[in-house]
Amino acid sequence: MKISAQEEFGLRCLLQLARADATGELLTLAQIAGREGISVANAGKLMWILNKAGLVQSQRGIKGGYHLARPASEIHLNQVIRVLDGERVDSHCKSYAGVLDACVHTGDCGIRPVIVELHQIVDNALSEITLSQLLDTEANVDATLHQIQITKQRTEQRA
Amino acid sequence: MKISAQEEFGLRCLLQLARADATGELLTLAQIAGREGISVANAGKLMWILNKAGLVQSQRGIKGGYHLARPASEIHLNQVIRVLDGERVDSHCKSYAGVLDACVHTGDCGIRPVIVELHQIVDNALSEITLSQLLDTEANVDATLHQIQITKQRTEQRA
DNA sequence: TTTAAAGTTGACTTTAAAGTAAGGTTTCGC
DNA sequence: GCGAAACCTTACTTTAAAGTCAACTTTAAA
Repeated sequence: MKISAQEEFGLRCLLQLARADATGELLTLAQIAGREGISVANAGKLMWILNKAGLVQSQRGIKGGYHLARPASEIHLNQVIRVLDGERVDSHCKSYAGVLDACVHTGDCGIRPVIVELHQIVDNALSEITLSQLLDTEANVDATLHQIQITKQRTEQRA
Repeated sequence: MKISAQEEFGLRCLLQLARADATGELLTLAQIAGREGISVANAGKLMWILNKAGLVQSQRGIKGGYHLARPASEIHLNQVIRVLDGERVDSHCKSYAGVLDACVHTGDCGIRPVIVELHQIVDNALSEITLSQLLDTEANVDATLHQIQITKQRTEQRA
């Protein structure tokens, strides 16, 4: 139940675009990849997925790049995660029918609704968060870290 | 952000034990594996993990088997998932320090708190659910499916 | 005390995800 | 138009997780 590498870096790239969105500038693959510490090829793959899903828009040719398809405040995390996850698999249980009487449909079983419910809980939690909210959180964390740095420096000065 | 095979089948095995807990009987690896449609070796691996984590207890020797270490109502899903997940990785971002000024600690970066927050949201949601609650949900689903079967039969009888 | 049932452990094989690479296509500036 | 910049697409390689196998250890009953 942990976040996958594709989900994490895809989300990071979207946050890059969300920051750039304020100034209206486009970001190229090289810029995105460089800032995230991943290869241009990998960034291209992620952006292709996000583009196909309609979360970002691309401008081809020289002076091209990527930008968000919608305002950051209208992009919810459950949409992002669902897109980057590929096809959502509700259960790993295959051909379970017949083992228990509770199984009434081929490839289905009584426990599967439980798994589905878990995914819905996660989905609901993620649907409450937007990209712009993440940017706010990030800003607060940065301020906190900066404060820690200052406190640390003062402590060292006293010593 | 999907459930892994190990998490799903580990949870399934725990539910088996939770059902057996009512009658006080022990379940052998062969029984658990057979009911879940997985190999005995795989079931043994899962139960070893759960045993090491203190969620189940084993009785060795002839007439042996497994049972829950605590009542099903006291086992929360976040504990189960955390155990079956192995070491929780908060972020896939390695050696990110230096790429952005926001990185103040080795191997840490400004976006990581966002990932941590996501995991906490999931963890909180899972901590609200116990094994016994899942059994209740399952019973309701079974009843619903049974009702559908009856309705279907009546419809067929009319035709 | 012997024996068989049952759990334990580590090595091996398989499989799916992640990342990489290369060529193709589109667009803008000159 | 011509070329360079930038995105698009498919195929390949690498790597980590999952599952399997086989030998070992422990336990309890006869």
